[in-house]
Amino acid sequence: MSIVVFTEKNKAAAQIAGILSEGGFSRASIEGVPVYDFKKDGKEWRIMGLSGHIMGYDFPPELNNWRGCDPSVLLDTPPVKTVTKQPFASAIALLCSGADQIILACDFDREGENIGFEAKSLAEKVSNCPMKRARFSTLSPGEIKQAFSNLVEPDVNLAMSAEARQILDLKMGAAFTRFLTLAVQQRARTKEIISIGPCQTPTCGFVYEREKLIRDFKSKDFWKIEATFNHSGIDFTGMHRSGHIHDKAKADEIFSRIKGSKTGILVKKSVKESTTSPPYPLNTTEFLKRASKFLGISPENALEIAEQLYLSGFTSYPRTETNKYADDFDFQAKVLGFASGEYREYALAILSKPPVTCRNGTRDGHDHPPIYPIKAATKADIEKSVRIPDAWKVYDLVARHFLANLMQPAVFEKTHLEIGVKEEIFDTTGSVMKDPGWLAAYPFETKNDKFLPDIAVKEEVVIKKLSNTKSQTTPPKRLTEAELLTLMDKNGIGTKATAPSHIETNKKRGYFETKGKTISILDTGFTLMEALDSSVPILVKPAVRSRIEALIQEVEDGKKGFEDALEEGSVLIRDMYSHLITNKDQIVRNIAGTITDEQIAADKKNFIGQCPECGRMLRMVKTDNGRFVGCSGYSDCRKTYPLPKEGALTVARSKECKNAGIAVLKVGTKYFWSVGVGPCFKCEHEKECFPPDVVGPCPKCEGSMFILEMKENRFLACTRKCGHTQSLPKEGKLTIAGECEQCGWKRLSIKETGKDKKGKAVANPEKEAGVRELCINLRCPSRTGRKA
DNA sequence: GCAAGGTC
Repeated sequence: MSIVVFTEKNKAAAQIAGILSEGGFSRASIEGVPVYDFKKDGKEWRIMGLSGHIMGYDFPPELNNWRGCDPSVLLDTPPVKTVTKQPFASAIALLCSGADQIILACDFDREGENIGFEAKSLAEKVSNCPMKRARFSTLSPGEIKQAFSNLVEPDVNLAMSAEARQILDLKMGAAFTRFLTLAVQQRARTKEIISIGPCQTPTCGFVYEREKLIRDFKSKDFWKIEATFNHSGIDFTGMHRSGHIHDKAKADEIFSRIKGSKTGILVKKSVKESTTSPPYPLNTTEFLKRASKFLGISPENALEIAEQLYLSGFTSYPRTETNKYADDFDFQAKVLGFASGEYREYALAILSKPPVTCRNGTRDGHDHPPIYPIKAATKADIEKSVRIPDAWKVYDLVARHFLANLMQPAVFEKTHLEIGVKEEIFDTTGSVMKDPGWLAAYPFETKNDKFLPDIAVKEEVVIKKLSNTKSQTTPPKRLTEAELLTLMDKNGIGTKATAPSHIETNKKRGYFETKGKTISILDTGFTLMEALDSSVPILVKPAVRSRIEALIQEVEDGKKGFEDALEEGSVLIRDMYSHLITNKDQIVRNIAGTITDEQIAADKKNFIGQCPECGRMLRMVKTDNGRFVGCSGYSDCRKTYPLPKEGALTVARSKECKNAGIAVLKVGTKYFWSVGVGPCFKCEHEKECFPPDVVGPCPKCEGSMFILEMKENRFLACTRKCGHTQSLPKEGKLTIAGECEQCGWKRLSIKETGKDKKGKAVANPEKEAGVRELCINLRCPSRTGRKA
C-alpha cells in the first residue's frame, strides 16, 4: 500500500512527514523536487510539497501581442490553464502512477483547495486511485494526526471558486491595463504601464479619497481659552468649558471677564475608576497593522516573517480572518508552556486566576484560529531557526499579544476637576494607572499617567497663566499603512495575505509612495483615479471587488454554478469597459498630460516651473524661429515668456528671483535672466541676488577682491576698481570651499579634467585628473612657505 | 509587458 501526500509547500511536507513518521523519514528527490518517505503500519508514505500554484491562466498565444488585438477581445476569450512549474508536474506523474491513495494536504482555504486540485488534475492523468483531503490549520502534531485519521472528500466548489476568481481577475486586469497603457503611450512618449486591477485600483482609490479631503480642506479659525493652575507645588492646565470657540468676539468677551484673575476655586471633583480591556486575538490584518504601528515593519515584511515563524513551528498559521478562539481551545496548556522563561510573570499571573479565559473578537472566517505562539521560545531559538531580521520582534509581539489577551483589564483612576474662575468653568482631567493588568505584558501600548494635585472642593488654586489663543482647524492627515490595511480589510480588498502586495504594486507603478509610515499619492496616481472616478466610478471603489467576491462566494457555497458565475462576472466587466471606451479621449488626455508634465519636470535642462495660468509645466522650447518658455498645456494654455536671443542658457536652480520671476537662468557666463522679469542687470535687486564672489581684502586699497569670470579669461579684481588684480588657475571648475585658517581668505577647490596647469593633457589623466584645493591668496603663508 | 493568488 502506497500513500502519496501533496502539501502546499516543501517546508510543510517536511513538518508533516516528521509528525506522521515520528521523526523516522528519509529524503529523496524526484525531478529535483524533495519528497519525504517513510513506512508506517505496513504502508509506504511519500509526501511532496508543491510551490503554491503550479498552474496558471493565460490568454492563448495569438492574443499575447498587445498591439495585435483589441483589448476588448480579451473579455470574450476564455483564458487557458497550463502548467507553470513543469518539474512539479513531472514529479506528480511519477509519484502517482503507482499510488494506492492520494491525500491533498494543502492549506485549508480557497487557494489551498485549488492548489490541491491542480495536483489532483495532474494525478488523474496517471492514476484512478481514491483522492482524499486532510484538513488542518496548524502544523501541530495533534492537529496533523487528527486530520490524517479523519480524511474528508476534496471540496470541488471551494476549488472552483478560486478558479472563477483567477479568470475574472485576469480578464479585467489584462483588458483594462492594455487599453489604458496603449492609449496613453500613443499620446505621451512613455514606456510606463498604466495598470488596473480589482484590488490594486481600489487600494489606490482609498489614498486618492483621502488626498481629495486634504486638498479640499478649508481651515477655520478658532480660539481656545486655557489656564495654568498651581496647587501644592504642582502645575496643571485646564481648558475653558466652551472648548474650541469659533467666534472671536465670544472668546474675547469670556476672556475679558476673567483676565487678571489670580485664583480659582475647585467647584466639583469626580473620581472614577475606568478599565481598558485587552485587545482581541490577532488575525492577519490586525497583526500587520500592529507590526507596522508598533514595530515599524512593513506589511510585506511582517507577513514574510510570520510565514517563516509558522513554518518553523513557532507560531500558528499567519493567514487568518478569525479573531476568536474555538470553545475547546486549551489555553491552560498553552500558557503552562510559558510558565518558565521570558514571559514567566505574565503566565503565572494568568494561571493564578483560573479558569483561563480570553477576550474574544467577533470575526470568524471558519478558516484558522487567531495567530498565537505554538510554543515558548527564546530570542536565540528564533534567531537560530528564522534568519530574517526582526523575526524575534515579531514573535515577541505575537507571544505578548497572546498572553495579554488572557490577562485582566487595566484599571485607571480618572479624575475630573471643575475649576471656577469668576463665573467661568475650566475643566481638567487626570489619569493614574492603578493596575496595569494586560498592559504589563504589552509594552507597545503606552499609557502615561497624568497626575493632578490632591485638592478638596471649595479649595483655592493659584492661576499662573491665562491665555486666549487663536488656532486653526487642521486638514485630515495622510493615511498610514496601518490605516490603509484597515480600509482594505473592512472593504474586502485582497485577502489577508495579499493586502501588502497591493500596496507594493501601487508604489511600483508610481501611483503613491510611502514616507515613513504615511502614504502620499503621486501625480500619476491622482490623475488616473480622478479620470476613472469621473468615467467608471465603481473602479475606484471597493464595490468592484466585492461584486466579484460575492459571485465566487456563491460558487464556494454551492449556490451558483461555475459557468454562471463566470458569465455574470464577465457582464459586469464588459459594462465597466464600455464606460471606459465612451470616455476614452478625456481620460487619456488627462493621464498623458500628467505623464508628460512629469517628464518635463524630470528634464532638468529645460524645466522652468509651474505655469501660473493653468498649473501645468513651463519649459524652454527651441524652434527654428527662436526660443521661448512655453506651457505644456498648449494649446489650451497659450502662456509664453521671452528668452534672450543669444548665449547658452542654464537654469540656476539655487537662485530665486526676488521680483516674482518663475526661474533664474544664466546666460553664457555674462549675466542672469529671470523668466518673466527680463535681464537681471536691469533689476533693482541685482546686487542682492548676485553679490560678487568676494574672496578677501584688497592688499592695495579698502576694497575687496572678487572672482571676475570673463569669456576667455578669469582673475581676481578689486571691487573698488583700484586696478589691483591677481591671476587664477586657467583650467578647471572653480568653487569656493570655505575659509583659509592661516590668512582668512577663501579657499578654492579646482576640479580638473585630465589637463595640467598649463592646459596640456597629462600623461595619465585617470590618475592625475581630480580635485585639488588651495588658498586663493598668493601671499598666504600656506603658499609662500613662510610662517604666519 | 497585463491581475491576484500561492510560494522561494
